[in-house]
Amino acid sequence: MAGSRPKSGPTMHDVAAAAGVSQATVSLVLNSASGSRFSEDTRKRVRDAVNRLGYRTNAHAKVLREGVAGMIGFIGDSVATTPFAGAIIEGAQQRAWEDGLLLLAVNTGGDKELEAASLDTMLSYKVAGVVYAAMYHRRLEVPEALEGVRSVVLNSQDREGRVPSVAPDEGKGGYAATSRLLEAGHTRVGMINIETLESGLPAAVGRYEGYCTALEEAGLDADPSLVRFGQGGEVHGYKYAMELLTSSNPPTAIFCANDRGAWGAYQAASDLRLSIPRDVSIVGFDNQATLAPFLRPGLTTFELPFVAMGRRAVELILQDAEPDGRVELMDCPLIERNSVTHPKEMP
Amino acid sequence: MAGSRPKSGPTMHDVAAAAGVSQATVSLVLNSASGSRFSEDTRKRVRDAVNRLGYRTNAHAKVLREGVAGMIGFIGDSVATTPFAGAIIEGAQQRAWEDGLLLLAVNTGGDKELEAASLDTMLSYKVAGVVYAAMYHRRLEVPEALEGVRSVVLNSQDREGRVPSVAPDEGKGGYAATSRLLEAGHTRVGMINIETLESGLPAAVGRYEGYCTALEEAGLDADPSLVRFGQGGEVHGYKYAMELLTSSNPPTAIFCANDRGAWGAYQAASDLRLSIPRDVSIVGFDNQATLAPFLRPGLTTFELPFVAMGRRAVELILQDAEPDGRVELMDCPLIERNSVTHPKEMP
DNA sequence: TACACCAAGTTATACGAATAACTGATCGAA
DNA sequence: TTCGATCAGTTATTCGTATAACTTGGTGTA
Repeated sequence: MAGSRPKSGPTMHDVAAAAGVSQATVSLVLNSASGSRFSEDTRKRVRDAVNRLGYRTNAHAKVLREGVAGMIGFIGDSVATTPFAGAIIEGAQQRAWEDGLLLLAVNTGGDKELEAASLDTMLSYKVAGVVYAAMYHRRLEVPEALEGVRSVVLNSQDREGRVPSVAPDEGKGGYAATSRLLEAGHTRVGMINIETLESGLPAAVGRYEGYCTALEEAGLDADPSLVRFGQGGEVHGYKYAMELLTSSNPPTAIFCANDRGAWGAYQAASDLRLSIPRDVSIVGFDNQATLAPFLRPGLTTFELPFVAMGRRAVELILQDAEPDGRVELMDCPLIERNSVTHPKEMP
Repeated sequence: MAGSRPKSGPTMHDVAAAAGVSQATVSLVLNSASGSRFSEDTRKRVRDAVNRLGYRTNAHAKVLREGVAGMIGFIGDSVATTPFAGAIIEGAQQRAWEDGLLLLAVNTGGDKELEAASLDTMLSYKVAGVVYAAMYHRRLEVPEALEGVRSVVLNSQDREGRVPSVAPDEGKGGYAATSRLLEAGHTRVGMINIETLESGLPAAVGRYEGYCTALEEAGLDADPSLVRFGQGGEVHGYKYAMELLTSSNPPTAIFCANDRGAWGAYQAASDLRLSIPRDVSIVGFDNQATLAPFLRPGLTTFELPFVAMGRRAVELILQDAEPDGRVELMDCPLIERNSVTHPKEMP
């Protein structure tokens, strides 16, 4: 149902009149900080009137007096659309609501003009801060208008290092993924990456570095013939896995830097009549909700901590301390399923 | 970077002082409706001062005077989280922004208390209306506070029929899906549904009714042995497809009421060494972004019009006419891929 | 008896922008 | 010359809330 257009509801003055007191009394009673100095009788009359009239405070009047609104701006390039990262907005909203704040959300789809315009509107609403979220982990330039506003870059890093950022710890993730395979007893561990190192993509670079570090710590030489760089997606995952598994000295385990690549590897293994994990162990990355749990066998992978990152970003906005422009990296937890076991030669 | 806390920026008075005019002049020049009556010189001085000071209008003051805010409330049970329907929020936001409005968004996760509280906060911000979105198509009860507010139920229907609703046209979708198979020449068309009819789930009931209507119009008797009701998901899809395809008189085509069920059917076909679409044609429903395009062969399916529905819901809120409590059903477009062809016996 | 002090309120004002109503000055026409 | 119209602005008020500062009547106490 819809009400007639500008029926803006009862105000404090209406409540005051109904309760037979002044508007100030109503205000003081409701924001009961110092409301205790009124008689029980008066307080009751005020509260009754509030209920009877269905009074609801006008947030705009309040903000006008107090300067800051109970809202946080959320700008995402595509974050609500990608199946992937809807969780990021969920985490942000959860945390915001714990402090009674709402999210003023916009998806720009990468449109810089829309971005600037909506940021402008947000600022004119005096948001308490702005979360600037990216669909995937990269280094980006923040809009100029963010300077001088409390803001946090989410799932990416400010190229200039001026705005604090929250992002997944790709290095640690790659390290943990590789370690999981090494601990299972594998010594020939391949990697299928999602991008070249030249791309500078933190996800690709970080996960690869973690892979190398883990091998190194285990006293193994990184064998370049076991590593493939290219594009994400199951088509390339298939192609690279085929190459690796049909080589003269194939790996017994593969770390795929994303789940879709892992899916391609599953198809390759299937075509080669190799069983996962008996013949090849696979570890993925991303824990893609619509994919990883449904593969047979379930894919052991690492989760991008979207909810936690969303929460943390809002937390940085809410905290009193002046933030520095540091990047905060968050752990990617292991999601254990059934795609990893010992190599065949092992007991 | 973050500014010191309550630095609320320059006001119109500051601009007026800087330009050597009165506050009213600034207001009139900026909202240039009747601003033309000022001299070019004055207008230039005002605009220069605005730029120099970085003035941005205070939206709250504006709303306070004008009564309605440039925001639309968006309440979803899980809509931003489900990979499925993030598009719904995208469509709503797109349409809202075309009128310069922002979305005040909350995901309740089904928590009625959070729902009530956030709705309350939204109303205190004088939103122009509220979109109440559900994760899946069902009949639901809207919160009481929505009465007397301009509101629309999205991707579901108000059980009481008082709030206007926007939902996918399941019946038409089921009809079109079945027709697609009939037109290809199939006469034994099976269906794997996502729920029992007793569930009353509009998606299950509607798609089944569409299936029946299409058969009827084609002069075919609905053969109950070709239909399975149960739960969605690939596990049940697999099981039911197995049953259908190994029966004495198997269907040559199956309409799976969702894509995950279709995935299960793919696996069953694969296990039975049946080729899709040569041996069995499959039509899905939902066009699940992370699944349908990646199946081999690509799954021919129907798209839930999330973006269009989101847009339409906001449009209903923005329109001047008093809305009736009608349900508006929107078409599910066919997404043609490669899982349908003629039955074997045909030329 | 005079004074301080408290309880239980009220009055007045500010927040920032929009706008109706007003003021002076200038110009044209009767 | 005088009235009217037009131009180029200004003044004053309003929206709804929060709060500092004030009022008023009653108590306690020295």
